[in-house]
Amino acid sequence: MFNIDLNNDKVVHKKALGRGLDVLIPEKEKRRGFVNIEIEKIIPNALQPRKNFAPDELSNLAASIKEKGVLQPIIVRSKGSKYELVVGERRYRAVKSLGLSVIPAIIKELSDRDMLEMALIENIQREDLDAIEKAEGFLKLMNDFGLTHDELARHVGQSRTSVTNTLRLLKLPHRIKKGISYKKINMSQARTLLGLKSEHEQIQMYERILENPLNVRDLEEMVSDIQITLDPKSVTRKKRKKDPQLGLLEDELREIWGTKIVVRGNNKKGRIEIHYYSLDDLDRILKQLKRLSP
Amino acid sequence: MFNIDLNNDKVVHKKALGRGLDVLIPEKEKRRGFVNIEIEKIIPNALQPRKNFAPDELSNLAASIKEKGVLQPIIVRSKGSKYELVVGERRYRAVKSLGLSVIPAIIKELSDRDMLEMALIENIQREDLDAIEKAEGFLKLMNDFGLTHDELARHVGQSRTSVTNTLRLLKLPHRIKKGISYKKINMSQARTLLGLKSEHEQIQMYERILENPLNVRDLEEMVSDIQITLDPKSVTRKKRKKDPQLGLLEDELREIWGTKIVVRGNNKKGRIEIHYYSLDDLDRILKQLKRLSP
DNA sequence: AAAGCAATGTTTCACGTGAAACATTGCTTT
DNA sequence: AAAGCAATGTTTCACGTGAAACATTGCTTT
Repeated sequence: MFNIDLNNDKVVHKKALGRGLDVLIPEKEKRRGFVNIEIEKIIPNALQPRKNFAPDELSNLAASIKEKGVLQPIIVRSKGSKYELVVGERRYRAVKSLGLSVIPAIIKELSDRDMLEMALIENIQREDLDAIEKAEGFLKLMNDFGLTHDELARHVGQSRTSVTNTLRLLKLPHRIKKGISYKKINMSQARTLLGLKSEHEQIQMYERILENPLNVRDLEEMVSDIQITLDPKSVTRKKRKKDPQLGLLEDELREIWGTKIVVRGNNKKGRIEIHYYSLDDLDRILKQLKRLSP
Repeated sequence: MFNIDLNNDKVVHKKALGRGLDVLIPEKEKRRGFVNIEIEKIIPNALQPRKNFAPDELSNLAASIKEKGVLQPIIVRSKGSKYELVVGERRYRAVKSLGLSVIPAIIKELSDRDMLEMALIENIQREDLDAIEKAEGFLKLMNDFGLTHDELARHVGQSRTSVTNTLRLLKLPHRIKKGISYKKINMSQARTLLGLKSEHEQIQMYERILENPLNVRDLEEMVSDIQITLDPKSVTRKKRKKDPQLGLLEDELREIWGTKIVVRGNNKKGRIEIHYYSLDDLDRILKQLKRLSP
């Protein structure tokens, strides 16, 4: 694993998607620990495919460098008496075009393997992959480099759970995976379908969604209801974090009012939700609420 | 205005961001109304900056074309006895590299002005612009080409309101606009700050957010509360769509319960929300709900 | 054999985005 | 002068995403 510590910060990550790996260098590194290297000693990266940039982008960058200098060192690895460019092709090219003779650089010792891994990650982060393609990329990365979900997550700048959840999509029946690629359903809907135990049920519900669309929240509720019906004792799944007393109180209230009641929020503020499932329901509940004198 | 009808479909739009304008051609156009043009008659686009693509992307495309043919015609405009390439540089290059002699194309009569506009729009859709840069792009587009918000919206594949709201951000004090660019606040928070009438108040609230962050929903509520305090009659803003009867009922219930009560949902399902603002509040309300025998 | 724990699996929900709902402005037509 | 309407302005909220919360599995250590 290469030891360019991938920054988890969300903002930086977002940029990373658009701009390549050069933003993945921690703030501190940018300030110190770099040396000035002669431009001629730098050779292009043999493993990574040569990238092409829009000309105006390069000239903007060159203008900025002329004015303020190179704000962020590039990354190189040593190769004999020379250095191989690892990250920062844009800056390198811009500096070269300005005819400068040196460029600030950080020297990292990276193996070919590390470089390959970086290239793959960069590829996955190309914006236009759908969730399935992304999952396949993740899988390859795990297999080729023996990464755990957690390591992978850090490398691609996402949470561990998101990575795991993305990978889970691959367990869906082919039909549904194609549905994701063709934008018939979104990945959250698809993930929710995994909650149904048989492929048959999954596909059945999938068809149903195609017929009349269901937003993610409603689908989640629907799937959860099906599971509870099939296996009533599964309700035991602990009520989220929440004060257990509150859970009991909710149950009690449900009995009294004959409808789902949830308390949402924290100690400082929040809301009590009384759910209704028909106009009559709503009427009944509202009337009852009015009857109350405080 | 160029008459390539920009497709409003969300899916297509998303792709558009990553892949350029070629996906903006309506489905129908892809099926008919095109001719086969000799490759040699096509000249590159003089106005648009020459784009560069990753080599492997091009060879993938070439492989696909070899197998299935060119699935989507490119777009050209006539220029003397030749044709100038407008949209589809990737396909054009891939076909050329395969040594084919013709390519399916749609011939559009586009003015230099139209082409310029397209280039600008394409530029704005580069993913990594922040909301302020995007707004500035929109403004330029409006000024240079005399577009209304509505026309602009259709050209860039967003809703009219979103375009208007993006442009509104430019009315914020400089301080806050920089805050957007530096990711100190997000654009929804910033937009909400516009609800405060003076720049002074806006900046004050902005500082406050920097100190202790506030999510968009809470900020909206806070700003709305401030406005109502300053100008109590402003509450008159009509209650959203909702059955006016229901509005009255909500007010009545608020009186009785001494806290905000909203009904959310439609005739078929939804929920009644009873809001609380302290633990005591919550206790009081829950006790009261329990006292109720149905 | 049970405690500990790292890895992975699964469900629920806070969040910002983008658009719908609602509102105002200021011409143009009658 | 008022009705009509296109353009623009403003607030509210449904939605999917991504991650937190919760759960299980299956080794390793004692």
